[in-house]
Amino acid sequence: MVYRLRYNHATLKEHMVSETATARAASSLTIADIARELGVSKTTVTRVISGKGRISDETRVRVQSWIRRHNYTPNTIARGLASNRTFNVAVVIPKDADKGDVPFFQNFLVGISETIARRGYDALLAIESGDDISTLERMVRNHKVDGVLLTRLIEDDWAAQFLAKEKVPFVVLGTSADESLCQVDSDQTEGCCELTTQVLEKGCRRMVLLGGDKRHLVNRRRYDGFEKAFATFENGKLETLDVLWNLNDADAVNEKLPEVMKKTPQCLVCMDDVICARVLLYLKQKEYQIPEDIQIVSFYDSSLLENNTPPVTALSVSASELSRTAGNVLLDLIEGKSVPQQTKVAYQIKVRDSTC
Amino acid sequence: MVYRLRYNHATLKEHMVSETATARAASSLTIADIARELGVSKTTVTRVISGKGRISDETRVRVQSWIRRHNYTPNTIARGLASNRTFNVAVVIPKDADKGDVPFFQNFLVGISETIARRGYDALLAIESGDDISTLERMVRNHKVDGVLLTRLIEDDWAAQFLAKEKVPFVVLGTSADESLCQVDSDQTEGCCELTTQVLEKGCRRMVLLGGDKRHLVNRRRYDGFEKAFATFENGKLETLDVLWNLNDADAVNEKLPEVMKKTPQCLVCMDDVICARVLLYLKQKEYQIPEDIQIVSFYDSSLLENNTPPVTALSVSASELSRTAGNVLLDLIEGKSVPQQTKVAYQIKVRDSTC
DNA sequence: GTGAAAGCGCTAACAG
DNA sequence: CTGTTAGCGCTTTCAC
Repeated sequence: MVYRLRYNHATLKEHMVSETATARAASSLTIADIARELGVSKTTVTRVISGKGRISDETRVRVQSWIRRHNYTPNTIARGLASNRTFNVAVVIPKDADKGDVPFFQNFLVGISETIARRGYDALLAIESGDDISTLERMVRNHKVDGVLLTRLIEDDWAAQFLAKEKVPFVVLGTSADESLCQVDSDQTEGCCELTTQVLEKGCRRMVLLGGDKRHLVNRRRYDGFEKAFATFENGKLETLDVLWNLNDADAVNEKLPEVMKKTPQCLVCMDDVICARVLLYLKQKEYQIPEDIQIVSFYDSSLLENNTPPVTALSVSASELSRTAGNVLLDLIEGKSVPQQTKVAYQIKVRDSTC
Repeated sequence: MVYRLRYNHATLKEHMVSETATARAASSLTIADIARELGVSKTTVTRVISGKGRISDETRVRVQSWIRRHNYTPNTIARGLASNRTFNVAVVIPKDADKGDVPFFQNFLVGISETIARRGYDALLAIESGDDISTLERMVRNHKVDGVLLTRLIEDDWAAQFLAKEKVPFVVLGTSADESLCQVDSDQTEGCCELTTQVLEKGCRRMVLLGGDKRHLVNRRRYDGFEKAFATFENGKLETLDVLWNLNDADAVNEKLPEVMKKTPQCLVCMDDVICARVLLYLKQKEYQIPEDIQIVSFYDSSLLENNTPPVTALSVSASELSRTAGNVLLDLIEGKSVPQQTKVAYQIKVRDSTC
């Protein structure tokens, strides 16, 4: 009784259009209705709606006012079928976000949602874990999206490969080794250089860089920034105390850190929040006082560091700004505008209590 | 050159179908292709895909195997246009979630996304703030969703009214005063009764209930549960020490709590996490020790309480279970199955260190 | 059991 | 500047 909506609509429609001159739900008015009522053709109506093509001011106003009065809204589905678009984008986020990243994703979703809404698009959520990209695959195969935004904080090569193969426009968040991808990120090298320089200027000289997987481009970029700071500061007289790579788990941190601390560094520089969290744990266990005994900064921010006691000075990138930029780049790409291969968004240095 | 995709497809298609016998991208195969290749009609193909109608086993197998080999997937948009469905649901979440609720929404989104994916639907994100429901309105008016899930943790009467008017199926999370809405929630009264009873059984007698806005049905339900526990425990010999309402802001808490504490309660029972967080703050300022000086429990859990020192005993409802249930109820509603007006999901009592 | 045909609501040649 | 026409890919009568 209820589910054959279409027929109900058809029945209702005649009454609606003729009986009520003013606005109402109107969820099933069509351009045919408008055309008939106004004695013009459907094409004309389409033209005023899309704004393309030439029409007389008079006709345009007549149609527009009818539309407004009757509260007509186009049927996206039909529009999509005819023009092969959906006005949807998929937003892929990891299922098992690190604890510190949850607020990031929350802000990210808000930002992306607003940005694309402003341009008439909506976001379909694809939450994927690991190498399972079944939701995304279904969305793409079913023609439900015009493009995809990968929040590559997971290993998403599968997704990227798949999308490339299917020729679906997509942009990735972050710094990926694959130069051919359209990426949005902050300038890691510059940011890290600036943060490091700032620490140097405060008088800190004996610094150790604690790094993750060397194969990740983003880590190499961060390393570059760190070295660049030393290379340019006071004409490159200073040297870094030490650089450690591959601190990929708690064991690695616990094993390596004692040696590091023997060198009496003044500041530990962590490549990301996860490493930093582990380092903080170690320091707490050994009862080091931050920042009195040792200062600490991170090249990647997250709520983990923000809410630590003491809060950790970090290089930060705003989720909202990132999402705004990424959203616009993606839509430009979808709409065939030319977009830069790499878009940089501003970074911020959050000076907190872990440094003097 | 690029944007007239349709023609490219048409050109490509012939090659694809005839030249390659095995699977490939196939993003633009249609039932017409299948029908032509197999020498049957489009209707027949539709029948085997939808499973409706009678077809010979032979034909069915033939079609199915072709589909599998060629990796065909139906075009949801076209399906939608023809059958007036989108296989999308809108998930409305508040823009400015309380800090403690962010992890809840994260889990909620994961759950809802999985649940509906299993049934072939996707989730469109509508992030709304306050009384601005423009994204939702656009989605509905543009026929982009078949139904809506309201995570009513905000004042969403606007949304509910709008959806009712537009006759869009929707379910709300939580306990709403409007009995006509389809709601999913835990049994507040029972849960609160059980938690209260548990505290009584531990030997706590002098309890104060600290409540929020009395006009909210959910608060009245919680009150009922609290009173019910006292009424049934040891034949109702005990009485509650005190019940406070309308602790809607920090000022109210700071003003009322001193009197409350003079009555030397053994346990403070907070109606929700926000009130509880304020109470905790007050107690910390006054240097009360929890649970030594005063025990504390909450009728609503959140990460605020879970991560407090000490963690607070609370009545909890799992975001994943809630979302799973809500998702299925919504899809049942959409698909015309009969659903209960109110669906209850299990609650859990999380005993933590704020009680003995 | 199967097929032909008529749409769903909109877009976009092409012709006036 | 406007209308005619032919689809987009799928569903659904209705007839065989």
